[in-house]
Amino acid sequence: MADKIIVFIDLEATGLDTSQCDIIQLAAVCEEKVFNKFAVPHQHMTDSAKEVTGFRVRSGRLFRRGSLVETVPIVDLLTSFIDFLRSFRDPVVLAAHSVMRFDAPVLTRVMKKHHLFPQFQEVVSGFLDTFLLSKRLFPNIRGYSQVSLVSNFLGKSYDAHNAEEDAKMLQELYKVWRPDESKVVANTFKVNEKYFY
DNA sequence: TGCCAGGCCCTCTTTAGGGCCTT
Repeated sequence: MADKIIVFIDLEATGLDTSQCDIIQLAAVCEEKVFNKFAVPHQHMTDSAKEVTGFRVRSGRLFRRGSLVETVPIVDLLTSFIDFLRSFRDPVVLAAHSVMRFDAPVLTRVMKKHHLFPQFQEVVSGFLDTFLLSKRLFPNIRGYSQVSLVSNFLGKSYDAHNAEEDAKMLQELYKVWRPDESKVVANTFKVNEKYFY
């Protein structure tokens, strides 16, 4: 585990229902390497997702806080993400905040839907849940949301719910935490489609 | 138009309820 490459990811979606939401933005960060792409969702966004993410779809185009966003078809987003992950020397660990609750089920379902799960499985060895990890590392702090953790450990606020910024902040947090390998392993989970559906 | 999740964890628990965390 110590030599595993960890790629920090975040995704924005049309809602919180992992069984049906669409991906709007997917970002990944590993050191200086950055992946960040957007897709126009086909599902309606929930009101809370609109409010939280700032995304809107008008006339088949994606806007964030009023600005037009460049998008790609969802299949292109997924295949280019797999290509990005394939650029690392070994299968990587994908780390995200509450990854087991949200990002992993969504990614797994959408990859399967587009018949890309076998390729995804080739380049990803596991999921590291930084929410669960932070609770184990710091059992007595007040809140474990990513915004709270960034405020507490990095002393700053940021553009939360922009997936690229979220992924970058998560990488910064991890570098400050320097978690023991045992705790990282305890909060890393295998990639398995049967975990979710 | 109105619909809007769910598994884990904690405790004032276990014959359960509520808050957290992700969008």
